[in-house]
Amino acid sequence: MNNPLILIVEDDKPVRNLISLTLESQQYRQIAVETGGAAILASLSQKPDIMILDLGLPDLDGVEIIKKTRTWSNLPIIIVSSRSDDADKIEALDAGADDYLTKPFSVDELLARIRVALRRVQFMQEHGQPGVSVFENGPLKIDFAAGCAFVSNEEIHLSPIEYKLLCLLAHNVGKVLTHNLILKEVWQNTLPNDTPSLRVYMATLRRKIESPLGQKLIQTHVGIGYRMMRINDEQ
Amino acid sequence: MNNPLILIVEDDKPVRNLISLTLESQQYRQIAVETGGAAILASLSQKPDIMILDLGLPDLDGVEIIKKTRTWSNLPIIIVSSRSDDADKIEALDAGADDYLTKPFSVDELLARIRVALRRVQFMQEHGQPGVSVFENGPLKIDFAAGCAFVSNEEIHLSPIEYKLLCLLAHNVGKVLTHNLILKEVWQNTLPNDTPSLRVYMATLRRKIESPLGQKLIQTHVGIGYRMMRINDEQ
DNA sequence: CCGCTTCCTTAACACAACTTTAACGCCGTT
DNA sequence: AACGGCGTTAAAGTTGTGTTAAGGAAGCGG
Repeated sequence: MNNPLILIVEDDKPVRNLISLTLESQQYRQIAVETGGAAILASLSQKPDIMILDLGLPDLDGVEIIKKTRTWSNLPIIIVSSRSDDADKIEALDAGADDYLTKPFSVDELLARIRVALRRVQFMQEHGQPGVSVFENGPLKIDFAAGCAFVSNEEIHLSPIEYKLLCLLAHNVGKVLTHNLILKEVWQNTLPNDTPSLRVYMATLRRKIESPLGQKLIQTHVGIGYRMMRINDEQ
Repeated sequence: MNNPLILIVEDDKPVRNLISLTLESQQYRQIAVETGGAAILASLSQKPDIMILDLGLPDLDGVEIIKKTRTWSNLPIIIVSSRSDDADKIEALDAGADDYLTKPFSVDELLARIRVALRRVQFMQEHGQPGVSVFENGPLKIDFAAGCAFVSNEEIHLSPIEYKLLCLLAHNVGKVLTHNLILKEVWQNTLPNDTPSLRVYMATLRRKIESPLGQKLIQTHVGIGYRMMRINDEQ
């Protein structure tokens, strides 16, 4: 999971800023809202990985937000509240919250508890539904997570550059990519006009992914660049 | 899940009794042990649903128990400790604990947090993903709980680093792991670009787990990293 | 306290893989 | 017919990897 997205629900500005800055220091992406209504909207539309929720909001009761959210998702919810009564904690936790911190809290502890929640999210993602990040186009298959490619379910061996090139084409199926764009993306350096290399890599790539079939996958646009065509394999 | 089993690890008798009575009142089944060693044994043999762990044990450091347990299972661990320092909390949570309560704690809060953990266990059980503690891939077998590995049912001796490396690869069968990732996971330290060591370990690992067979298990991706391939041994 | 073993690191070197460069034939266009 | 862009092949050059062996650190038992 790259750069988790965290939803902060807190109406008290100083606290919100504190949390916000804390998250920022860890490079987490974030959304901050002040009301329960906005929290529900944001959690629906932005699909955050974690919600940090203050119980004392102006419009909605915090526990209601938890319950409502739980009707459609298992989004980890960390409560941050000024109420330290057992009864409040228990109510929130039983409503579906995952953790409960009492103000004033240590930002380092908050971060640690966020990491606990993230660990769980990540575990679920990895072991939940496998293969979200696979690309398929006709007989070609790329498993980005695993970092390898298949043709007709046979694994094919690709060098680093070949693999990067293939990924770039796959990520832009149907689009023509100019020579310059490809060179910039695959060979990080921008300066040397290394078109010759590109040509030989195209040749080897084509040999590896097209030869087992008669089918042509990569189209060349003279003077412009290349393009991977989308193949509809039903029928 | 009927009647969850909870493992209590606590050497202070009054506290242990308090927890024990609390759990009893909820009809939870329980095991109580006083030492870290006993905790590990019990968690292996009895397969509890939750562990409640005191950090200040006589024989083993609590954090070590967490780390050890985490090498083979995702058993929810709730820490109960008299230490209230941020540093202690963070260390335990980052080591793999799921929650942290500071003594003196409210029994009602403990129960609520147990319910949170149980909710998660139940969810996991319902949605597949059992916490398997033995890995098999072709002729290779790893018993994470016992901490040893077998090839064709012959036990093989591995050094600590070799074992960690093997586990890391096994936990990500089919995926390419970059050099950096491996170095970060196996050699905790991040700084020295210790690729040479990694190479010699790969060599010895391969010699130990591949040589008894003609089969190649670990694939190298030049410039990227390594990958353990899944072997389908039916047929 | 010493010697042993085991483990980890480092260095060296041969070898394999990867990348680039060069050369040449093909095809379309002018 | 000549030119330029492209595909293809082969070879040279560069980088990364496998492997071995030696040196040093840490743990163990006597």
